[in-house]
Amino acid sequence: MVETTPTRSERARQAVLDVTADLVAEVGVERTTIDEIANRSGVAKTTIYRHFASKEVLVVEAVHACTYIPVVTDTGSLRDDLISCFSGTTKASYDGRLGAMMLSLMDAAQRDPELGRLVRAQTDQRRRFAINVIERAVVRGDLPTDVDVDLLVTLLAGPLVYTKLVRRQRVTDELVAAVVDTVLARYAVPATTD
Amino acid sequence: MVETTPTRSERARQAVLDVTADLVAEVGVERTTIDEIANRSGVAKTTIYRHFASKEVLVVEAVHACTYIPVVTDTGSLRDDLISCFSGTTKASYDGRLGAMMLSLMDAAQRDPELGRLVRAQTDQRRRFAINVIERAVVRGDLPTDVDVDLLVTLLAGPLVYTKLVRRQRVTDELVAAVVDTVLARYAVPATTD
DNA sequence: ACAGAACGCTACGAGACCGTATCGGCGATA
DNA sequence: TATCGCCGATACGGTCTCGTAGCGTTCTGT
Repeated sequence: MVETTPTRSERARQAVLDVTADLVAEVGVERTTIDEIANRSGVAKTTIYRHFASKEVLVVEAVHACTYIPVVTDTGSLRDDLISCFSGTTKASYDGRLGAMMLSLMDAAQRDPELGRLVRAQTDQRRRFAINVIERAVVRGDLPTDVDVDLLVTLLAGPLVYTKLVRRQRVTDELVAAVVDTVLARYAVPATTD
Repeated sequence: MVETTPTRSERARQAVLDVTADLVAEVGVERTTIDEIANRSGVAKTTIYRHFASKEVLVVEAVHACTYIPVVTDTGSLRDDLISCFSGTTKASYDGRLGAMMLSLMDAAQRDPELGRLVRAQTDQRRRFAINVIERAVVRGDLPTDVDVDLLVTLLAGPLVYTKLVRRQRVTDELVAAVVDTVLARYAVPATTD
């Protein structure tokens, strides 16, 4: 990576984005105000508006910068790869800032088309990692070729997201393993009949 | 039920609660304003404050009145009872007003203790219906006695809630059946070994 | 060192919202 | 029909927030 020394402008911009993400995580999208961002970041409100056209644009960009990209393993074991994928994504996505802002973000996304696209893109991206793991297993013959991949991902991700967002409980490694094992039990490959 | 003729006061109160629920469903908790409630309901803002101490109290009471109580079946078939339970709860809870307000409600519940209790109570209540169905199956011997009921409910409800709230897709009867069948396949009773 | 760009500070207008005060009118009850 | 309680309409003070203007200061590149 060629890291150029950040200019004054870039430093201010970055500080604003960072504080904005903090605030969204703390108080939600709606209660995040430009004045508070200015106070916390030390960047003058005037300067914030020199960088971002409106509060909405700023929030979208700040959230966009929080995107988490999981490390994907390829051990040859569907179970291990799934556990790795979901436990990594769940932990990184829901324990930190991103986790704290998820509910507020999804709510705001119902009314702000730009945020809607962003949330959908992040959801799709996370699903894609699981889909890749599953498709590799199909190629290996560890899963039947006619498996409903979309449904499978929903069966795996659903209980974890539900536990975190609705029940507000920690997503433990034990839960991830239990979910993966339960779902895989149904999709166990039928002793290669051809 | 002894239905007394509603007084003028009771009619106003009910109109306010109803419009409040509508507004929360439409624009969320944060953007719901007393002025708009007054406009839509035809009840003067002054009168609203004569009935409810603050906006928060009003919202809590309005949401409380939206609680849905599912009709529980007892067919003797675990699969059928689960499908009935979840498809009923999901449809009634997430298709109408209650569904539209869920995200905003859960977000607001993060900061308002009263709303937090309310959301938790509703979640627990819905889970309880599923738990009852499962425990009846255990008594019948359709499920092993050491089954983790809590995990089981999460495995069933999770994918449905996730589909609705995160993916913003309709929860079809096919999905409910697929989820129930997949999860039950794992918990199939081991051919009565004693 | 010196221009020009970028920033910080203060102040401001406009609008939204909360919650209250005041007063006139309608409605149930004797 | 007289009375008392509840409601509706209007107006208001206070607060918060957005987004902008003006102006002096600081940084950056040459």
